[in-house]
Amino acid sequence: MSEQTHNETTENNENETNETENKEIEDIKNLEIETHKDEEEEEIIQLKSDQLEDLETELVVQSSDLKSQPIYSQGTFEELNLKPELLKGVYAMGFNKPSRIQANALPVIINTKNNLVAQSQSGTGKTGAFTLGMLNCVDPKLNETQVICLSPTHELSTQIYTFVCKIGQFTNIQPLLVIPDAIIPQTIKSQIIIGTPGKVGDFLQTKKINSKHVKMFVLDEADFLVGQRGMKDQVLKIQSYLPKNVRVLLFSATFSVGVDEVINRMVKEPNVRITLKRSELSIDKILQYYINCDTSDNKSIILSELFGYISVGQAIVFVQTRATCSSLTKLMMEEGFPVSQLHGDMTTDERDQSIKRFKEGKTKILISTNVTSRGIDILQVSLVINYDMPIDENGKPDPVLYLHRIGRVGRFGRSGVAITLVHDETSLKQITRISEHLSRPVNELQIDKLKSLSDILKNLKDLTPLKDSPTTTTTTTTTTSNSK
DNA sequence: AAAAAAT
Repeated sequence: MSEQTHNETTENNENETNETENKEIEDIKNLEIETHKDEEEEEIIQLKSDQLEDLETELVVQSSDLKSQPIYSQGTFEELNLKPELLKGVYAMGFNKPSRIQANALPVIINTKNNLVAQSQSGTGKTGAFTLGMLNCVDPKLNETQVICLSPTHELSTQIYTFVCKIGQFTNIQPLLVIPDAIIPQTIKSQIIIGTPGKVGDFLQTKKINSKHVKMFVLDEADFLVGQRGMKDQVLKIQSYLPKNVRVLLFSATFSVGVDEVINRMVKEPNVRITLKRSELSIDKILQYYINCDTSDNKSIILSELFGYISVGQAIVFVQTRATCSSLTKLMMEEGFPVSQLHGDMTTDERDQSIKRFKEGKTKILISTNVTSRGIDILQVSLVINYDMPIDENGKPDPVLYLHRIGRVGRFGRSGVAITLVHDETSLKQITRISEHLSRPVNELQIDKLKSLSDILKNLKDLTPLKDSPTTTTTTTTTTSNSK
C-alpha cells in the first residue's frame, strides 16, 4: 500500500487513466457528486407545490446536466481531518473504516464551507457522518448553541443524541436533547441541540435557544421533514430564526421530486449533492417476501403462526393506525408473545419504556405505526413485517415508506428479511407495484412453508432465497384466482 | 392515517 501512495505523489493529477485512480472510481461508482457553483443558477423548476404525484415515475433528485465530479473516497478515519479527541471516540465505538457516505460527506463538511444534500441507503452510516461533522465544527471554547439538528420523531432524536454523546465522549461538548418532556436546563448553553421540530421551534421562538451563534443546521430524514405538511412549515420557520449564512446539511436515504423545490430554497449555493439512482436504493441483503392471507381477518392468525416458528432475532411489525397497533398488541400478548408497542397516542413515558424493553431484548416483537419507519437502528432486528401495506396519504402504495420500513433490517451490511402481508387483490397489486418500482423481486412465501422462515432467519448469512416462487410479483397477479 | 407543540 506504500506503492500506491508513492504512485500518487508522482502522478500528475490530470492523468485520468491512471490505474489506481480507476480503482478508486470503481469504488465510488454508485455515487454521483455534483458541485453547484454560484453562477449556474436560473433553472426554472415548475413543480406543483409539494404534490408527490410524480413519485411513481421518478424517485430521486437528479440534476444530471451539471458536470459531475467524483470526490475520491478516503480510506481511513485518520485521513478525514477530524479533531484527535473525536478520532478517539470513533475508535472507542469500534469503528475501523469510514463507510462510503462518511468518506464522501465528511471531507465536504470538514474541509469546505459547502452546504450539502447527501443521500445514502438505509443503514450505511449517515448518522455517523453528520454526527462527526457536527462535533468537528463546534468551537469548544464558545459556550453557545452552534449546531441544530432535527429529526422527525422523539425516538430518532434520542438515538442521534445518544450517538453524539458516545462518539463525542472525549470532547467537552455537551449536546442537549430537545423533545417533549425532556429535561431542559434554565438557560441553554449546549453547543449542539438535537430534537424534533415542534419543540426546537418553540424554544427558538421564545428565545430559550440563542440562535445567534448557530452555524450549522442539520436535517436527518430531510425529505420527510420538509415533505410533510405541518413539519415543513415548522422546519422553514426554524431556519428563518437562524443566521442567514448558516450551513445547511440534509441527509436521507430518499429524496423524491416532490421536495425538490423546498430543498433548493433551503440549501443555498454553493452546495454539494451526493445522490443515488433509483436502482441503487434498495439494499440487496434484504430478502423480500409477501404472504397471501386471503382475508383481512386471517392476518393476525398468520402473524401468530409465523412467530410461533421464529426463535432467533427480533422483529418489527408495521401497522397503519394507532388503533390497530394497540389492538394487535393486545391480541399478541393474549397469545403469550413478548411484544412492545409504539405509536403517537402513547405518553412519552410509555414510549420510552416500550422502546427500552425492546432494545434490551425483553420483548422480541415491536408492533408500531410509521413512527419507527425511519432511522431507528436496532441491530438485533432481522425481520420486518408489513402487517398493513405501506400506503401514502391517498391510499396508494408508497415505495419510499416501504423502503424505509424494510430498511430497519439489513443495516451495516447485515442481512434481513421483510415480509408484507396481503389479503386481497388490491393489496396484492400494491405490493406488486412497489416491487416493480424498486426493481426488486418480492416473492411469495407460501403459507404452508412458513416453517422454513425459521431456517431462513437462522441462516441469514447464506442468503439463499426460497425457490417456491420463481417469478417476481410482476406476474403473480395472473396466478391467483381472479374473481373480477 | 401518522407524526409533530401544547392547548
